[in-house]
Amino acid sequence: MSTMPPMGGDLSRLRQLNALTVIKTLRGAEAATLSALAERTGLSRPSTKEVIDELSAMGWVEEVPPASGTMGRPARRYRFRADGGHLMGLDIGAYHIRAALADLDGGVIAETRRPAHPGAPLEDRLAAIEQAAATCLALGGLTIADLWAVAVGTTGLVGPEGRVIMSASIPAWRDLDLGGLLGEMFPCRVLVENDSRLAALAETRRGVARDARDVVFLHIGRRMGTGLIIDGRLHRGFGAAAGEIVMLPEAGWRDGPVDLNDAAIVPDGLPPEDAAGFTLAAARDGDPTALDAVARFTDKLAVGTAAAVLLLDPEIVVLGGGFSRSADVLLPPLRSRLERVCLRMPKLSASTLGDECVVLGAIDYAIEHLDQLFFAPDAPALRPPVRPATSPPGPDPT
Amino acid sequence: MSTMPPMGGDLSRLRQLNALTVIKTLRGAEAATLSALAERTGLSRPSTKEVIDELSAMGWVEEVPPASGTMGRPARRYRFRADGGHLMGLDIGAYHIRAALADLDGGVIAETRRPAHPGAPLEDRLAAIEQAAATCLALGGLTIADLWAVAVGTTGLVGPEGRVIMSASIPAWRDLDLGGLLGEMFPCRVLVENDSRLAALAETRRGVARDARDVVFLHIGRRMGTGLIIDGRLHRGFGAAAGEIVMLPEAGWRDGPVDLNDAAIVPDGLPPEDAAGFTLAAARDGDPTALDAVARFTDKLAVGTAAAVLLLDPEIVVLGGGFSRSADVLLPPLRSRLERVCLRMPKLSASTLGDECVVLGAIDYAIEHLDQLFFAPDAPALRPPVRPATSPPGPDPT
DNA sequence: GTACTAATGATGGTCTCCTATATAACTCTC
DNA sequence: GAGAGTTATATAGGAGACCATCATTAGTAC
Repeated sequence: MSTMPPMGGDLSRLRQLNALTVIKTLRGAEAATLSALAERTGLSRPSTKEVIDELSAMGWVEEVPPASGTMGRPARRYRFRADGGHLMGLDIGAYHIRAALADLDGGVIAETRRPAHPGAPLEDRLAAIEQAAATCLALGGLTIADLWAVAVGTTGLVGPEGRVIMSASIPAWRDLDLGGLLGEMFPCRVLVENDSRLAALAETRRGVARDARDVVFLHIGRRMGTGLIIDGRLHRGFGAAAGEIVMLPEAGWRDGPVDLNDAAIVPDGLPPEDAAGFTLAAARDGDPTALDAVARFTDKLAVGTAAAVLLLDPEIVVLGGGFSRSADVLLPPLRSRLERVCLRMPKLSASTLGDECVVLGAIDYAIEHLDQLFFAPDAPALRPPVRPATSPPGPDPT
Repeated sequence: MSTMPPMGGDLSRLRQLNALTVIKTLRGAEAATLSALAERTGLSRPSTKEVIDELSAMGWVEEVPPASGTMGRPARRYRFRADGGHLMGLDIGAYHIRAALADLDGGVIAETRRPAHPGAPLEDRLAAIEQAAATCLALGGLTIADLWAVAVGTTGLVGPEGRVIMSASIPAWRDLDLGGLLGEMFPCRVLVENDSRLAALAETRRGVARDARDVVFLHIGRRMGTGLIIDGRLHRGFGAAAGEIVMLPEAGWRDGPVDLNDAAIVPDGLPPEDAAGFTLAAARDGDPTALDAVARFTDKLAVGTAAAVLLLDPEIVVLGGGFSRSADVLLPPLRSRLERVCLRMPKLSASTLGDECVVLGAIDYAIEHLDQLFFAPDAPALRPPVRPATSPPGPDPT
């Protein structure tokens, strides 16, 4: 038998577990009293207190002024110090680079975007990434040393080690050790992942698929892709190649939205990247040619989606990516086709996060990574680069 | 936020966790000394001893004679008492009913099978199940009261509550509360699951896919189905309808192996259930008509399989079910078609468990269920219907 | 029969959690 | 504005579970 995860252990391990439970409980809640924490964690009051004191000393938790106007003695309230550390999410697409700076709760502090060109040489793209990150940090009043982790979402097939195997839309992205390159740029952990997968994660953590355990995310735009959340976790597959239903010939996703791009209604002079949008807009206005093109497109879309739904039986299918702006045009025909085939029809919704979904997903991914670090039995128990609280939360002697 | 699983807790919880670690370590190993256990679990010797004493008193562990011929004082050796409890696995197919009795390690003690008829009325089928179970128990020298759990695999769509929604091959299986009916038959926990899924589980626990975390199992025979193991766990989906790629029109699995059944080479008088086998045998002998039929069949098989592989990127695809006997004929064409489409080609192997895979999977499923019970934080901590060891393993005062 | 080896068994100490009780702070009512 | 009522805090005592250490024991090797 292979080595198993020793889940029990020392007394200190028990304390670590309880501390993590407290942190998890505190997170998301705005602020909580000791009694509330004790009840929600199942610990006794004195124990909760001790844990909180320890966490305060380490800078993970801080006290906030008690709520006034309540009966009885006012309860001390504690809050997770989301500003104890910072994360950066990056979205590196063919035509754009986005950066977002966030706290440990995933709250966005600053955001930047700058255009990019698919064919630009590698150095230019890397320089643009560095600039976007620098701008974002400056906006947030932080330096690169404040970052605990950076997560990157990019188009293409990303290997297990942060290596970009290939990307259809960025020629320079071919057998490239992107993780390594960015690792030289940032003095912290760098995670690289496929953009569709990260978008799926964002949608499950804070979008329409919140709290769903099984989600199929359709990343539909100039490029097509999918991201799968299975049992609440991002599914990567054995070789990190999961979600590539694009390659199934029978689904006909491979050439992207050709039906929309090549519709007869598209004017000759229009730049190719705007063609699909034009067709979708015309379909919304009821143009029959455009509607026909949309029907052909959704037919193909439905084949791959049906395969995913039949295999995984997700709770919800989310339509995201650039075309999700046209969800009103795409969803009805997609729904009717799926209903014809699916054994159990899942919910079907458009993304609510829009263009930001990949950066947000990157941030959520980074948070997940940090969480996992803390939970490791042999972890340096809650002691990442955390500096003591700026204002010591101990009893103020005034 | 919904209620989260409190992972820490009491001191007793820590003990529970450590006891479970010890049990997990002990399981699978033939017998282990205290020192070995202490090292493998990470606990200290005295603690390990205390845990072992507790487990012995509860009947989970027993002492075996020390190994002779070693240096130093002989170490006491302990063993997981697999015979402390018993499980039953059932495989209810259209044409057969199988029952297997197993110990807590999943080792099969006795096995029965009896024929069935697809169109038989419900009562007959239930009576046959009861008889199969009784025979099996008698063979093992046990009574129905010795069973801790019964797991059932059957064809058709099985709902989350053990309800059979419908089954294409057993007419009586329609909107039937099978879990409830069998719950009256057996005085213990009864689990109902789709047979393909259980076969997939068996294959990952003890078959060719042992230790793989992501597995696609193809259940190929008179009926077609799939079972998915994702991240080491059986994937059921939100509505327990996962794996039903059969329904995808583009894959053409819906009508089963029509290409093999209707091949021109099949003699007229042959009973329909033997037709496919005849074609496969002819193909093995090189008959061109049969080979052509096999090619058409594997073409279809490859479409659905490719969809699953592209979406999930499994480590291995296992070909199981009745036709896995003809894997030598089916695998080569299937492999070549998959290689053409898949981004990363998974391993592709035939099942090694044969006809027993569903009962074995049912047993493994029952074991998994029991394990899960023990791990629950609020569990009655390791106290299922376990009777004290027949021979008290304490120090014998002679 | 003596030396060596490796496991056993017992003792004391530390850590973490729990229950219970006394104390403190604030609101509401008269 | 004083007392009653309410809710939290703080502290003390006790039990459970783990660990390190050391003397003891039961074998093998020479």
